[in-house]
Amino acid sequence: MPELPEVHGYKVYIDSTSLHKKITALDCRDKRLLKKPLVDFENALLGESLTETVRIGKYLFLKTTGPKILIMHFGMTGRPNYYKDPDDRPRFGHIVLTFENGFHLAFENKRKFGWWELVDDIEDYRKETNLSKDARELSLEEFKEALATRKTDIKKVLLDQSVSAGVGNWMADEILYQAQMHPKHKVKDLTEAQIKSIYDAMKHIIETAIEHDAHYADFPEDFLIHNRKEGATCYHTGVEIEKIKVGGRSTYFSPKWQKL
DNA sequence: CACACTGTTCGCTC
DNA sequence: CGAGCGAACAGTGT
Repeated sequence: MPELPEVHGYKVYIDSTSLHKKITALDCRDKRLLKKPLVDFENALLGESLTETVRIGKYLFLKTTGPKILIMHFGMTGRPNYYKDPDDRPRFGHIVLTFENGFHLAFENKRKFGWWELVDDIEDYRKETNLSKDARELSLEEFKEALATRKTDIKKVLLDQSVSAGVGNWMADEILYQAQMHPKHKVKDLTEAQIKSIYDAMKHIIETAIEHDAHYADFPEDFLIHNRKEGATCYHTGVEIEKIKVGGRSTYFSPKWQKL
């Protein structure tokens, strides 16, 4: 379930395996994952190399030696997989790049919610799609500004990629747990201090998660993620974690710790 | 078997 | 134009 810290790891992985190698083949098993015709991807990638990657939230932009920039979005179940033997193509490796050294980069996507796109310019794309700056780089001022026009539940707003790119379902729950904020607290009712505590929690969680390579089991013991399941109890209060729906998503929180 | 899960996107209302 | 809402999307896992 790739959110910001996981996609950060994918970036590091691709940087260390797949840059500066000429692309000799592109195989796509399911064209629904492509936002443009296959031939456009062939024209943009074959004979070129990947040169540099830029991550904004859950979006990974791959610059090439050509004029086009490849975007990978991993959806809910995606990950990259670099391998040598063609027989090792992963079961859900629906798109595969082959490099001149004979290695392959598979775009694994079990549930096919991920996709590839081609664009000319990252900033243009970011503005066209209302994608916020990456949560890791967002300032408190920018975060406040993004919340200023919003009225609905804080959890819903945190999931909006135009607010703070990269926050997903587990991170939103973790942020609100650490900021001791009820997921249904209305954004219009938040005080400055509450906004700051949400912002601080977000930053702390992102950096902690990246430090631990998004390996949840290694996170500090006071993180909700260890108890983000039915029947578990809150680390701080010992009270049972509750599961509710907010904005159609499953939401776990501690009713005693996160008051409305 | 019916449903949960994950993130984005669409279509609609206001 | 933009906020808000709910459904839709795919398909494996339970």
